[in-house]
Amino acid sequence: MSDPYAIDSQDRSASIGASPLFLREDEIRRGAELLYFGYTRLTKSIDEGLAEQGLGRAHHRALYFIARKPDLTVGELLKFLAITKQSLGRVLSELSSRGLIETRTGQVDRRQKLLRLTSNGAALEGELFDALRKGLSRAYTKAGQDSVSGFWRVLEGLIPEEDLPMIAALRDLKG
Amino acid sequence: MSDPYAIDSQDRSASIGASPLFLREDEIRRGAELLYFGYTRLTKSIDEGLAEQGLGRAHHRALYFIARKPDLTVGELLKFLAITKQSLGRVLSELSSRGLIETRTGQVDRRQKLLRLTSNGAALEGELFDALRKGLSRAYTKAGQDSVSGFWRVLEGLIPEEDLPMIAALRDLKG
DNA sequence: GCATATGGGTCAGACATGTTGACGTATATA
DNA sequence: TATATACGTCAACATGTCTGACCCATATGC
Repeated sequence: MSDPYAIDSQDRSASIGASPLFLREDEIRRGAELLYFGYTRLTKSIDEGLAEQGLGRAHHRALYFIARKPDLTVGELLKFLAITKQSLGRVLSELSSRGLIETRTGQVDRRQKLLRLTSNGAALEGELFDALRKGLSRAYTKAGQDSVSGFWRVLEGLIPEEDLPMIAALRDLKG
Repeated sequence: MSDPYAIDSQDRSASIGASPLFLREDEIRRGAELLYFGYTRLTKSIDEGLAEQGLGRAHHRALYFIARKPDLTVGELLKFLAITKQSLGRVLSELSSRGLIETRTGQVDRRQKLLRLTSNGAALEGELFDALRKGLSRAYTKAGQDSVSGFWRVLEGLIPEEDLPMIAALRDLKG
């Protein structure tokens, strides 16, 4: 019934024809707020699963990308996370000492370290991924496939052009 | 040209008919990644503006909601931010000592403190808001109005039902 | 009017995550 | 051989969050 966020097409049309680079403040604030609340609510369930293990969000991000792209190098992971290697170092050594990840020396470039999840690491990542699946599946299902496409398209537009190839690389050679 | 994230309708159709509560892993990971990168990239420009003032993201969130709903009480703000009052207390006292916000005693309930931006505070919030406007306007314009509606709809679905009224309250009585 | 609940503030101590800066070591590459 | 790169590490620090324990002022129910 009265969905507080139902899209009011009359409202929308007010901005059509206006300068597309200076949209109505309401549309901007609505997007900013939904993004903030949507993101925080989605990560909340993951945080709870992590807290059980005494791990934090930083650990999850590392686990996620290593799961996503096995044999990722430390340098590649640094680009995804956009943090300093000192920060990442702490996270990786914690994950390693807990037996969640393992490293091998690169074949082509022996300076590189290739990161992989252990079976325990994969199990934990899988559990945490279930929280993402639950949240996003619910949202996708409620919104419908057309909305999902729009969701992706807008989010892509938020990412600077120069970063898109990096993200696209996650989808190629996937394991 | 070859947009790495172009929506492949063939790919999409693969999930139609499958259990909607157990969507293909790829769709979930794509959403999670775009949400992560989109959110971090959007906030990056704001963080830079804040760093110039020696403020952090926590300060911006407070400024944002006070701008959005003048005469917000401390308790309401706590609900939006979902942090402890000790954490919020530090943020608010910093903003207050810099002359960015001011408080008044509630009329109906004298225990409450009503929060407002000063003119300096409003100026700063406006500057920071410009970064949001730039990022979101660009994304909205590139994606088109239909995509924006889908973007909103999916994000709404990520938010638990019980939190939606709180968010809707931001849009009523706005100022 | 009194007991209790609520809105708000505060002190102390802790933890997670990030930062800069400076080095060190092993391996690639021109 | 000289230089650049990939990775690691020590130290010091900033920020934002938390828990726990209190306190005061004001509303509210009986």
